[in-house]
Amino acid sequence: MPVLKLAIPTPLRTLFDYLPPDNVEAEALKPGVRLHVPFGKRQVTGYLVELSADSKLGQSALKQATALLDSGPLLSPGVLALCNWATHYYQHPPGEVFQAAFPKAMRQGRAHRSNDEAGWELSNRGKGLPSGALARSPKQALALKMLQDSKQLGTNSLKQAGIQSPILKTLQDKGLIQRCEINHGDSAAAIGEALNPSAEQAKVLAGMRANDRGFSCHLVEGVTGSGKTEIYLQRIADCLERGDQALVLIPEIGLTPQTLARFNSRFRAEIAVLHSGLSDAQRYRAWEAARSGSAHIVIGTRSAVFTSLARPGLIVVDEEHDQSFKQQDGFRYSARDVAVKRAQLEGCPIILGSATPSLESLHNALQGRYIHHRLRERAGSSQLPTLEAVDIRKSPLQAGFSPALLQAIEHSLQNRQQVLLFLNRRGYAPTLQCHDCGWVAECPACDARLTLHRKQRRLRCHHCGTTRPVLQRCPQCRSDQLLSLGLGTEQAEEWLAHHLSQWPLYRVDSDSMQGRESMQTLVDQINRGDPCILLGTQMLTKGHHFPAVSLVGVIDMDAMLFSTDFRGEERAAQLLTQVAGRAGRADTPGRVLLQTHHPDHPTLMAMLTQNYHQQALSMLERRCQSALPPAGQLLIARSDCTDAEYGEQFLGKLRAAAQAQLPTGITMIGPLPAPMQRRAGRFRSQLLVHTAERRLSRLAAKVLVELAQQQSVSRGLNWSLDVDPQDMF
DNA sequence: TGAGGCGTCGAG
DNA sequence: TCGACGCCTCAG
Repeated sequence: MPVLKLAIPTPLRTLFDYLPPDNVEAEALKPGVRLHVPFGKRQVTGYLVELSADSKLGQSALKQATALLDSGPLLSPGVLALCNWATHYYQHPPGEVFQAAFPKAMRQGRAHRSNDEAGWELSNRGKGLPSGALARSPKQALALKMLQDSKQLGTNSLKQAGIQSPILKTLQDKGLIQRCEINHGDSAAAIGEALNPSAEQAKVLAGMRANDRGFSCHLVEGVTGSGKTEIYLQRIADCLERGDQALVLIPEIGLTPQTLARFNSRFRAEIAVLHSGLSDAQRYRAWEAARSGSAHIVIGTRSAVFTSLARPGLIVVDEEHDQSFKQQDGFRYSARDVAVKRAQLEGCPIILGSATPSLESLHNALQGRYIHHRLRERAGSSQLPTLEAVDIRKSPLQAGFSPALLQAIEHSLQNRQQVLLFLNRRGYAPTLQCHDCGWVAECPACDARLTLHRKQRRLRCHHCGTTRPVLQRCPQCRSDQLLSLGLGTEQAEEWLAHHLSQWPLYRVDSDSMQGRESMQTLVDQINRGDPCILLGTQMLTKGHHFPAVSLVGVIDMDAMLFSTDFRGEERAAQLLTQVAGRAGRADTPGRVLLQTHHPDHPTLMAMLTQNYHQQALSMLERRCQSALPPAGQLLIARSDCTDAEYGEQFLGKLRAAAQAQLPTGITMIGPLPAPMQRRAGRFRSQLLVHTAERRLSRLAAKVLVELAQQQSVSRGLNWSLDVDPQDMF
């Protein structure tokens, strides 16, 4: 009897062996099917990963699976291979990796249903009926008319027209209509007219089409407004013409409506959307549409990279530099990297697109692993904006605004142009301090200050979510002289609303954009082009087009210049280029003003004098000199514990054990407290592992996980391994 | 991770 | 003596 090796939803890093259930044919047991199995005292859903002739436990020690849930694999071969790869690459428990490939209903072991809808069509007798028949039964006549017009109709669409099931039953009894299954899937996608590509775009497209067979990875580095999307659209059209499906990954939910709108205006095709804002039922339908092949295009955020496709033909990762593609907890995968691996496994092309590519992707392109395409010019007549530093030393500031910036703002508004102001700090003020004794409002659970939110009359921790009412008096000295220090979007908004009250003002941050649709409504309103002020956090910088913006003000450039992370400079350059890219997209040339106390800062100088590509090359050179990613590899073993010392001890022992076992060429640093050591009441430490080669990094990951598992650990401690970490915190 | 077993402790 | 609670172990 074959042994089934299953991934079981548990944090254990192993597959579990089971005997097949009774009365199941051997051919039905294919990798990718789900089974119900007893696990401890529970019944759980397991995923068949592989079959084996025997088990090292011996068959007598194995339990028998209770039931086979699916008649065929629900995972495509590509996704099955991808999950296996990710399990090893990220050293993550297979059960949790495989869960990422299924929607909730499937994880819960519910029966698999196709999206085919129950519906009705005319019977032969019904087809022969003369028009105008059944005049005395208007509802029945309407139903017949509708079915004559569209051949097949779902129960739902009939219901929407006011036709309830008794009417259909009557028609069925008369032998005029019959039940049928509506299959949405087999229709081919219709492709609309492509825009006339620019010379640059045409060259890129030709380069891609020359590599059309099998896997190839294309990095499209195109300045903002250069028409990367048109490249995606034309490549997707090529893919749909072959009858294949395209998977498009975007960094965040907020970009779905605009992406969907552009795709819908180009293609008459079924587009499945997958992101965390959907209900479980909506997600299931989208997943099933992708899996069954009925969806031609699948658009989704990070997690969509694990969606099975019946006919994968192209993967697109838009804004590939965006940090949101890296999952920051649990299964810490990078959807961009997983997507590249997936394309390789599926044997299809992948396009990574960005105006500000990550140094990782740029490095791969320069090394010849990716095909590098560049778009240096903006489509149409629009020009890239000019950048200027505004030295605010000794300059009188009003709510953070210098006279120079204010003057520029008013000038733009008076010329009926829009202004975008960037301030990457939510709330009213980041600090509340007592003027008399110096006391500062701190989060009780984190090493962080509480941010004052004045409208909500609360102090909030942006790291753990703790909130408390605003104090009237200092808890230490009872003084009522409490000062709010520093500047957040709420305060800037208040000041602008008061001093530039004649112009509409929109604040865009996660506090003001609570509803799902509010962002899209706002974007539509802004794109009518009337003069207004847009004030917001980085939410404002992600992918949105604001053609009428001619002035961008970065209120606190210094916050971007000083960062502890080695990627700080890269992030700053990306963010600034993206913010600047919002300006001057149409016929008005853009201007970007950067307020700073450090006009001579080398990073700032580089930003003023070089474009992103030049900056990226010199940053890359420095990374190579210090063997930091992408030139070297990083791993972080993290501990998170109620007891700071216990956590560090754990990592210390892990380090000692690993050092004894690992070859040379692997450097370990730490254990050290994480940059914000205490967060949500838990103390975090980390052990940094640096290697020069991929091979060594994978070996180190494997050894560290094995050793960590061997250590006996008390319940209060959680540990995790972060492969290719994005952040040090 | 979730469930069960076991030891300890306080209340009655 | 019972139940609550914390800690440890195990899962195929």
